Amino acid sequence: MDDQKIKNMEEFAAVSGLSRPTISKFFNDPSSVRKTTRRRIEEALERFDYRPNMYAINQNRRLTKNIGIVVPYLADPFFAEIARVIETLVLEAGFRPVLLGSHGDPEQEIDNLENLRLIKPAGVLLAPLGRLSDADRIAAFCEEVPTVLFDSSIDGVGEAFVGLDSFQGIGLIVDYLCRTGEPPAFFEMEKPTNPNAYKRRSAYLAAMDELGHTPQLIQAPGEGWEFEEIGFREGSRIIRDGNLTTDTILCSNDRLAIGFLSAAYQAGKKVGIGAGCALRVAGHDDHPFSRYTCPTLTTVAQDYSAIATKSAETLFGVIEAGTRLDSREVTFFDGKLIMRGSA
Amino acid sequence: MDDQKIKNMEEFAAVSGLSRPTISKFFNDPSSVRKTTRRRIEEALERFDYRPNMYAINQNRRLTKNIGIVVPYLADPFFAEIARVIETLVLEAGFRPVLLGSHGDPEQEIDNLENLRLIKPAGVLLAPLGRLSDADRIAAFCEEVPTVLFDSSIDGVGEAFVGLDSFQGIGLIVDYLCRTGEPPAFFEMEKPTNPNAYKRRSAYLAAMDELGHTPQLIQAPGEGWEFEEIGFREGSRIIRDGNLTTDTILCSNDRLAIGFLSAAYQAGKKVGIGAGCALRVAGHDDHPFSRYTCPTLTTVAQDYSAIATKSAETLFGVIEAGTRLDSREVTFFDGKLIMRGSA
DNA sequence: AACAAAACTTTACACGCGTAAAAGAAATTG
DNA sequence: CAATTTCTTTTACGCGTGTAAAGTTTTGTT
Repeated sequence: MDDQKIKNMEEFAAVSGLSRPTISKFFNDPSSVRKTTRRRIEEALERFDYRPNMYAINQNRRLTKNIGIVVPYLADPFFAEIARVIETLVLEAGFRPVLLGSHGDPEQEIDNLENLRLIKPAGVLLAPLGRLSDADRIAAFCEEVPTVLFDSSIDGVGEAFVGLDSFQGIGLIVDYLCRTGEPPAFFEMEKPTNPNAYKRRSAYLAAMDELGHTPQLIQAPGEGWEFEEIGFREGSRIIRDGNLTTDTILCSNDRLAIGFLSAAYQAGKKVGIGAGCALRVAGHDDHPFSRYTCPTLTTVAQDYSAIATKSAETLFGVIEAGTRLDSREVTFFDGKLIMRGSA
Repeated sequence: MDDQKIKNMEEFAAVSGLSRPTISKFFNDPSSVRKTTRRRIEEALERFDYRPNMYAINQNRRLTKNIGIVVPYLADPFFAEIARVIETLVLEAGFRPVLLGSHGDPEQEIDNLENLRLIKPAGVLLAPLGRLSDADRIAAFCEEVPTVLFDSSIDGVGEAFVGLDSFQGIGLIVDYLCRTGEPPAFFEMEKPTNPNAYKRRSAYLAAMDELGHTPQLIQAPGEGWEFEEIGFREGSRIIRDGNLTTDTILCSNDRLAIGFLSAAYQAGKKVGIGAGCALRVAGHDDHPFSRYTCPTLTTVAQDYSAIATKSAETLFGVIEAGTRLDSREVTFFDGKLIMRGSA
């Protein structure tokens, strides 16, 4: 590697013995130049350390190769994991992923979108905060930038939505719990941030109804994203008060369940299916940690990879077509029952 | 808000009745224009939706207002959390945070730095992968871009390093464990990815030596970032084989401990300090989940906020000074003993 | 009111690359 | 080998902003 510093494409064209427009063509699509030319450029690239100035490139393009990925909360391993998978797919497709977390804050979510607008992304993959989201402004953003929503939907917003079929997933686990023991009560947040939570509640009610059982809702007060804390606090209270009519708790998501399990443990209530167990607890999502809880958590698995792949490919399709979709495309994936120790 | 689309600064200057250079000055520093002028611009900003083109802005600047934040693994809540804190600080200081995770992959880490170089960041906050990192290339990057390392150090690389004092922290917990029960064995990975792990091992050996106890190392085979899995697998093996000479296990980090706790639970060994407990387990880091494990995990807390603040402010200092530090600045923070149920 | 200082306007050039048009060179074809 | 096609070069302009220099207006001070 020569030490000579290459300042710009002009200089790089000079040292590789070609003209600047040819170099430009090469960087936009290496296969668009003659094979021999391509080799000459690649050889020069090995000798000299040059990469086109990203700002100059994108100044002229109407849109860039950037793809925004926005999730509600990066410190939640569930979103961190799905973001990781999406990021990989975006890279493989030759785009530049730009990952942003909203920290559970609707203003931050809008800021993220505003900041994305500044870098003129080719498209955006957005998991909205949910109930708290500023739906109008998100909708306005989606008018400007092709956007695919995932995990949590906003009616009519975005080119497409990819998520989980709550009715199927909750149905599955309610059915399982009823077959193997007492019908479950449903443990959730009083004011869930996530619209999926509402769907899950409805799904629970419907499933119980269908099986001829009386539903029981346990609604924990509390705001924010400290789900484990809320699950723990309310779980402790429930166990202490002891006015449950069932020994089986289905939690709206795994993080609540993790908090609940902790509460049960501290209260000395054994959770599980064997003899001597006082409670059964199940969750929903197959959170990365749910296989290490005590006991391990029975839950409904979201297929991270399927959701990520479908979202990303839908977006790539829209970007390549260069036109918006005729109608909003909605995809629901089935959840999978993961039987572990807790129920 | 008028609907008229503002294309560029020229047009915005026109509608606000000022010249373009004045507008440019305003966007670079609102306080650099007369108060009345500033108000005029701000009023215009409320009427028209204009924001300068980021690519055009940065094309001329030798460096931008971007600050890169690179962590080894975003799906690890520990790093997600510290990244979140740093991100907030960077924003408050008027910079644009660019968050990148290396997915535990040294190539990805280098890619991240390469990509950062393209956006000419004012500085970078980097938590290296550790043992696997391509130290030479990271060093080369740090020559070009002011970089502050945190969490895990690379000798002589970067303007500064901010981390935890392993000897103090491990000393603290070893001391506590020895005072309150049997001296601990040290549970770690055979080939840790993180150099902190080596320091922690040395610190353990030193602390045990000082207290006149015989150290015992338990080294789990396994690679990668699935620490819980490794902790679980090796923990199960240890418990099954039963050739421990102590009932107390100090884990090199909380994630290993989480796996170990799960193994103990499944083996029917009660962990804790009370009567009827077969094992004591302690960790290190105060991982966000360690307060919800069963039992809750006794550990050494890293002061996330202190590490984040010190790293960020050191970097801001270097950026503002415009010159590199005379000598590499190294800061270690003390860990804090967090006594919970497990030991 | 006079004056200096501060702020603004005008003008002009720079940044690094995309891209179009026309002309020239090289590769491919029959 | 000539004709044709494909690729490359030359030339030139545009993108939206930073920024410097020189001239003009406004502001604040005495």
